[in-house]
Amino acid sequence: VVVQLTGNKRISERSLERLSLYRRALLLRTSGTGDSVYSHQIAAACGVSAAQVRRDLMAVGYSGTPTAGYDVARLLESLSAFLDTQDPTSVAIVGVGDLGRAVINFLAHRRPKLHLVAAFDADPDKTKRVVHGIRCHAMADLCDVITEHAVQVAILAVPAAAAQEVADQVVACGVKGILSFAPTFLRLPPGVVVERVDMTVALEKVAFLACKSVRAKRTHR
Amino acid sequence: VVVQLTGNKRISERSLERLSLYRRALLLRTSGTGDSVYSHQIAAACGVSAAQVRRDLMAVGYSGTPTAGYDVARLLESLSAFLDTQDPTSVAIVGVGDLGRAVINFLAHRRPKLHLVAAFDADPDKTKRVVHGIRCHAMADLCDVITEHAVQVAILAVPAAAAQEVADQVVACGVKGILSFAPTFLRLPPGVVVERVDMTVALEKVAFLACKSVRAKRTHR
DNA sequence: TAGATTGTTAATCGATTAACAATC
DNA sequence: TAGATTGTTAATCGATTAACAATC
Repeated sequence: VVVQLTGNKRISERSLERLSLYRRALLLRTSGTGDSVYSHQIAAACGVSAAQVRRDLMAVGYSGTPTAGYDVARLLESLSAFLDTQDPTSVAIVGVGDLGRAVINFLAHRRPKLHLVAAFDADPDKTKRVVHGIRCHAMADLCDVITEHAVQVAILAVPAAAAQEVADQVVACGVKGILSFAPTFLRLPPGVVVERVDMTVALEKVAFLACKSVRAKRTHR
Repeated sequence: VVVQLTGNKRISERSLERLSLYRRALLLRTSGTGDSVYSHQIAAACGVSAAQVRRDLMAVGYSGTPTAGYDVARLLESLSAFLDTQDPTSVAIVGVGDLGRAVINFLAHRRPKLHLVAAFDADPDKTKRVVHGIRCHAMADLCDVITEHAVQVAILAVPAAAAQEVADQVVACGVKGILSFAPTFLRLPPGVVVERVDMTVALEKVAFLACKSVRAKRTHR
């Protein structure tokens, strides 16, 4: 749950996600030059407490000033310096079905340091085509393309039945991180980071909270 | 972070998500009759500790037996009795783009107590059509259809720019829970449960952990 | 100066882990 | 019985909150 960084610094995975959220919220702001923002403004936008925002922001190394708050532009710089890797990270996606296309549309040409460089699909009809500017390759070319572009992170948008096999393949090609949308549990060697996005779990959670909310209350917030 | 249930019982949102995961893992098992499972088996599948599985399962009210472990069938029953609502919950989805179709395909005819009953889209070309067995309606019919089917949970698969407006609409029609894929922050009245699925944040997290893993280590697990 | 926000510390709170007696 | 797993309690640990001095 806790990630150890260099220099004996630590950060929780939760804080990490919140920092991404803060950046997203700041980017959504239509800010002019010299614009500044207060912790409670970020807090309101992201649904957390102001104290937590301040505490999280302390980790990134940019200090605000009392009364004036945080300079938006400089805070964004610091957030990016913290969150982004030094060199651009290459990302590939496997599976160009409905979900795959949605993800490609979502990510194509988005973050400067996160490059979606290639897509793969087993269906011959989909290969050799370009989806939202991303070229779709055949599975046979997986390792070549991944190696060529030095892909470090792979997104799995394949059926559950194929997920484990694809995961094994991309890891064998040198991928260090996997974002999986497949409703399965992947078994991977240590050192490979796996993050699951499980919409069924998310939906069940909403349904539970919404339907039991008549007799249930959140104690916090 | 903590949900108060009836009878002075409490459960954390984290535990709730894990219970969904456990059920998912059990359903994926190809189990015979009278099959049983140990806490450490569930733990290994879901990537948590065995002690935590036991602690979580205690909340659902079904006890295992030493040596024999948990009876899969009865555990699944208890999990469903806990997680599912008494009456089937009706779910609607707004937005039938790539993402919307992927979600529909994911959820159609899946959980017995979670019924995806309708889809909506602003594009006239998409309305009046049937996607994976789900009828797509025009936005003008939103309230009528939601009221007719007593929809309690809405899934938002619309562009960020439209998310807030759509959210306001479905809430006005009586929806109590929202699962949003839109990269925006929704402002909704208290009492409405909102869950965001943010693939950008998830991807940034994976990229961060994967790329810094050379000099970073997770302290737990 | 007064007011508001900041970084920081102390206090609280909850969640996870570890240990263990009970049970099949 | 011996072995293994269970439910439960105690101990640890981390995260969140509350409070406050410092600062513009």
